[in-house]
Amino acid sequence: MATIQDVAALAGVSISSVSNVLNGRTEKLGRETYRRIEAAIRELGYRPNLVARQLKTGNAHLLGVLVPSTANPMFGELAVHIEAAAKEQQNLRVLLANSHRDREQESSIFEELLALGVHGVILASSPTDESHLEAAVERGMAVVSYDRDGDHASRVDHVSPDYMIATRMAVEHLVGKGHRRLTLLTPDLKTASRVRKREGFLAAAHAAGLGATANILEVIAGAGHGDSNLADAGYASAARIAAMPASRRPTGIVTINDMMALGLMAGLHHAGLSVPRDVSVVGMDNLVMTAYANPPLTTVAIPSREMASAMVRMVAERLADPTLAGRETLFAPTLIERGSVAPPPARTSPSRKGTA
Amino acid sequence: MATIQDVAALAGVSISSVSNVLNGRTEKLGRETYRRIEAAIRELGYRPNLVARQLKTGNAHLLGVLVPSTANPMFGELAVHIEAAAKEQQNLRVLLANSHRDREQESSIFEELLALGVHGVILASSPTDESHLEAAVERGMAVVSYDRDGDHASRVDHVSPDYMIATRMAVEHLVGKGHRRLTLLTPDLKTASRVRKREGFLAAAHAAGLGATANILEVIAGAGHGDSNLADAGYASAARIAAMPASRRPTGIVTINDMMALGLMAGLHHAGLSVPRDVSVVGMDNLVMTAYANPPLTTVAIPSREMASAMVRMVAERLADPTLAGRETLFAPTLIERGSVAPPPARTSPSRKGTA
DNA sequence: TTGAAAGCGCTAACAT
DNA sequence: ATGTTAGCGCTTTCAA
Repeated sequence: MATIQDVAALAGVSISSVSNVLNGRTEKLGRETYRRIEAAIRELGYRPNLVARQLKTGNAHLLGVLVPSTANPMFGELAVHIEAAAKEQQNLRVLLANSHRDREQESSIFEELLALGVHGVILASSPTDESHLEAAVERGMAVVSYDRDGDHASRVDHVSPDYMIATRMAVEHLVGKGHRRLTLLTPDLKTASRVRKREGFLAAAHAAGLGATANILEVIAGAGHGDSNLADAGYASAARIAAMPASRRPTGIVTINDMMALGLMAGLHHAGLSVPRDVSVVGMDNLVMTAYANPPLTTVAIPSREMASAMVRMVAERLADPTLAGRETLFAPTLIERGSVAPPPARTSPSRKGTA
Repeated sequence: MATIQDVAALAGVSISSVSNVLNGRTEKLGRETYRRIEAAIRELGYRPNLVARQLKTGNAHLLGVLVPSTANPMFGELAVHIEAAAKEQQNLRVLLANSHRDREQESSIFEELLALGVHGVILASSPTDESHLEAAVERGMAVVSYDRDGDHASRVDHVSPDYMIATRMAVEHLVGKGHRRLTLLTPDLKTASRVRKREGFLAAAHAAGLGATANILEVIAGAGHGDSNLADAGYASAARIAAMPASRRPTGIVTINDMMALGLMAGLHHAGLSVPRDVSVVGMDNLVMTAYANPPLTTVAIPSREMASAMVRMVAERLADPTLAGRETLFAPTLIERGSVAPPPARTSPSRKGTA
């Protein structure tokens, strides 16, 4: 690889003149000098060594991106959007790491990013506790956190879909179709976003006048590979639901995300229950393949491209001014009506038999 | 951030002694000196600046990973496995870029990796032509290419599922169930892997004595965002298939990947055709969610974890010895039988009506 | 308008 | 066993 020295030698000038053209300080250069340097650069196919530049200036050319796992298509998509925004807005490349929702790993990745001089990071959903972030911020990191809200007054920005609204939309949609017995299906492992989804679900159910007929079904899932366990967990929970007496079984189920909804639908089908005839299902995330599920999944879409773009911008702003107070930005979700929701089955319980 | 100087000062030694402990040259150190340095490092929370180290040694701490798009869960999963292997085997982090199957982008990413001093790259499926790789190799990159085979004698390694076998497995499975009219559904945009899948399909069909009853249906798809267009293309192709007279319609369809299969199944369903009663479908990749499709998709699984591990190892080997000749490694796929394949429908065409 | 030189944090050859 | 020093490729201040 050619160095700035080689260019200077070939052009017959000093390296500082070359540096000047590299950094666009053209006003300080003679026309002829400029031309010669340009020519030399082209001839050698020279590209400045970004590592040397970073050592000197302290500015990394990388944006750190931490997601639970790109094997979860939701984060795979988010990663694509972040990469595009980072490139377009800041000409930054992405250093991607999968945390598998593990605090230890998260912390050690932060350490490493610091050692690499990467100061800007987008962090998607770690467990609820955020204290390890504070430490990173203290050490100079600009972090914006996805999928959580900042209860603590901190110097990290929070960007998230408005999950209170998201679950409310799901509940209202179901209630609008006539459902009264609702449940929210969620993994046992709590994350900030899942907590918010619970709150939204409960609040909306309450507002709709549903009390004991709206509940939460927590299913063990742990933090497995790429959240694929979430589909498993959804599938497994179907047996429990099918085992309930029909008169007490929920007729409408909201899941915390599409992977779970897909698993749930398969499990329900396996258990002999039809979606949406016997049970209606609403997912969340609007994964590409949910449009092709059978039945097509009604779900709540998240504006992930817009959020990615906003997060990249916020990282840049915070990098420019680390004293910025933590900001909170919620993005509005959208209900996507497809085929997994129908009115609840007509009551055919024995108690009503004679009244007809 | 503390520097090696700070550590040396605090420990009251020279920086080279500190450097020696950092690099494990403990034999050159006095016990007491070593202890003091260790203590200083801990006290300061010192971590060596990897950028400075790289500038000095030339060894990057990053592995470049280029995929079409992590929005395609296949590559999202592959990326996870690569990251894990890179960390475990070489203690390398991953610089991830999405090429969107665009040569221009691929080339410019290579340029940038070079400028960042990243010499090891895993490249997943670019278009068939590979000439831009040669240029990168010439400039010192160690690249291993996924999903293609190296027709050219080059200095890049090739790792791929054996697609000839993969499509053959699919064909034989279908033939074994009694199918005679088969088609392979593939996008118009050709990639090395898709070419291989065609060959395998055709060869297996021929070997099974199928001639004109096995054909290839090419559907326009382009190179859209995250291959989500592949599901669309699969969906769209269903209409064409449904429009065929039943006596000429394929009873068994192999798709080049699961996204297409999922789209196809949805489209078939929409067109009033049942899978697997009217049409059987075999996908490829074994995406997590295919197990939860309705019906569950029979597909050909690819050992992506093993391949990821092999690729990381090969990059390291090639980095160590750039003169290595290009190697070719094919991995055996596995057929996963699920619910999307059944015997073909019994013939009920008018011509046979009277023969019963 | 151009060039010389210091220095970013580290490694390693060399000297002591 | 420990320290001194050159230098990786670049940016930038300062002098000419």
